[in-house]
Amino acid sequence: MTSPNGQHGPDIPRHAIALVSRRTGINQLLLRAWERRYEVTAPGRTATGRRLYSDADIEKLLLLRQLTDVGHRIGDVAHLPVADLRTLAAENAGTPATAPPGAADAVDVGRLLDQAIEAVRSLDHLALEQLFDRASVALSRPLLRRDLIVPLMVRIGELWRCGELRVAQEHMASAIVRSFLTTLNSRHLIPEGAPTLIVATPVGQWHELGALMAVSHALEAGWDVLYLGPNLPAEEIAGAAASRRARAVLLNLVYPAADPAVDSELRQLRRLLDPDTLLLVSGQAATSHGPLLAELGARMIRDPDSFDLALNSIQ
Amino acid sequence: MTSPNGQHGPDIPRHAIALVSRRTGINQLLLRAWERRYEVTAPGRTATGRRLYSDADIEKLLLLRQLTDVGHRIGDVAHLPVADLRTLAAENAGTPATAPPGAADAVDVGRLLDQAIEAVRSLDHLALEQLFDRASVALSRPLLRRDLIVPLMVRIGELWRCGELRVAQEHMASAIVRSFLTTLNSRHLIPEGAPTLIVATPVGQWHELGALMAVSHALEAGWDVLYLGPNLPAEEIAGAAASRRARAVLLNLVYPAADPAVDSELRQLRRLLDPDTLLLVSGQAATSHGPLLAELGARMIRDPDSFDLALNSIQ
DNA sequence: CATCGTCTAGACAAACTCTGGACAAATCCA
DNA sequence: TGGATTTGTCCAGAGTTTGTCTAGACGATG
Repeated sequence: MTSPNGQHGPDIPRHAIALVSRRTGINQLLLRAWERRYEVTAPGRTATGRRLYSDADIEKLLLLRQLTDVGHRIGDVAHLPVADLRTLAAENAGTPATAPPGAADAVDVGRLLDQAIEAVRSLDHLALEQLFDRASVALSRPLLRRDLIVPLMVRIGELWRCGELRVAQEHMASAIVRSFLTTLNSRHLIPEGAPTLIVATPVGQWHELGALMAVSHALEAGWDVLYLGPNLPAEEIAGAAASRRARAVLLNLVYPAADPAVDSELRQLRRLLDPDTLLLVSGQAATSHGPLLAELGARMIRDPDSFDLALNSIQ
Repeated sequence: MTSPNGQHGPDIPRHAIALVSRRTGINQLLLRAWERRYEVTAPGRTATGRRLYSDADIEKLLLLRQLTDVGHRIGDVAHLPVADLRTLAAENAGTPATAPPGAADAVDVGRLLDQAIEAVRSLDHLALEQLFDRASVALSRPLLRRDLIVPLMVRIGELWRCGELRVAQEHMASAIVRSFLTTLNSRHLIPEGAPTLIVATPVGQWHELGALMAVSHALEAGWDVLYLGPNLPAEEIAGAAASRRARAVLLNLVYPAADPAVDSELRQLRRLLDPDTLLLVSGQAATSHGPLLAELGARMIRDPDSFDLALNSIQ
């Protein structure tokens, strides 16, 4: 894959700062600040002085971001060699540190996706797990969800519907994705005094991947998230919200249902919740309840951005 | 893994106090107080005087926390060398099986359990997570399951039945236990050429904690485990077993059901499976299917030991 | 040409951490 | 029971760290 003359290799400076910022989730200002203060990167420059980052730079930045997310201070880890960053990050993730596969290859998300599908097809759970491990060092958390996990599950759903995948394969993929998300979520530093969000899935809805991704997102946004799992009656959710004085409740709806039961659960939930507690509804099926949500004053979450917006509006 | 120049290794001071506090569940104030009063740690310092703890420090603190949780007074154990702390913690862990040697020790794990119940009661997910983190330092994996997780879930079940706990609390506990087990399972290295075990739960059975504990156990016994999650039809399980050439299939049954559907699923599974593939059935409800299991030549798994026996018999 | 993205250097405020003393509840001991 | 001890928590004031912001300039883009 990598040509011998070094046309692509991980050390060739070629990425503009905007791209690096997007991919790592690190503010441009902060990228420059880290460079100025700790010399975490030494990007090349264009003839006119603009930064050009290499793939290796991106990997290092992602590692640093992961480490600061779990509580390491940037000043403590900034000067460590990349190998140390990897082991440190691996300790946290709980996965044994794997040999770096070369960031250059991992960046091709489309190809990752194909490989993932292939692993699912052959029920190769090890391959799928390793693939996620690799991806998590090449993509920021939000991108991991948006560009790998969501498309993967959508694709698996399609293949299943057209008979190309069996239920067992879909189940395996779900189990592994769930495990991966859970592991990512498990070591999150929750800031003092963070507001509480409750996440659940209503009665009859068992799919929890969407809810788990919402948990990730909210954790990254600095919330204290109480995850109650799938299939929970409205009164239980409301009770938990009251007891924990939650600022918001997020309900993830998966099934394309115009299931009337969901309507009544939503109504009941809104009625039982403290009026000051915001009700958020996400998931593929959220749109089909649009009018009801408007009536109840519940907020529909269509995508990560609208989620951020909603979270910020009450924080 | 560890470079000879000591770039990592357990004694390098590198963790900030916030991180240590979070990992050990010990308040920052208390960390400093213990250091001041008993010199339990002697963290390195940054150039500006901030504490930097080593991995060894963290382990010691976790042990101390574990011991104080169980009733030891900090002043009594603070000055002990780490080796002694370890044996002390291990003693505590082992006692419930054997006759209580001293009345003092009889409390131990029971007290952890009480704290866990309390955390569940108040929907305090952070406390519960930290409790598991701490427990996992002092207890071996098998003991963790036998003495903490299983009793905890049993107890929660009882409290729920008699109306002292709500569904939301049970859900939270399940979610956290699941997350914890998942994280433990993800750190496993699978030996070359390990035989494959498939673990699942039959149609209609959604509880997966038992299955996940079986996964842990089998991983520790050196198996390559393909976990398919809950609620899977017999033909799917059989298909997966064939495609992966599994040596054995484990089905976990939770519901006390004399559900006839389970019987037929079991029959069908046995019929579809390769005759050389061993069928194992575990879970509380396994016993109620005793005769059928005998008829099918399926092996009933009542406890960890019989599981080991079964695994060894085919490995 | 206007707009946008990026550059440098300095400035700030919020959050974090430090020390050392103090306090109240729980526990122990006579 | 009452006093002493232990132990977790708290405070105030000072210094540090870190993410964000500003201002003015220049190149890229259409």
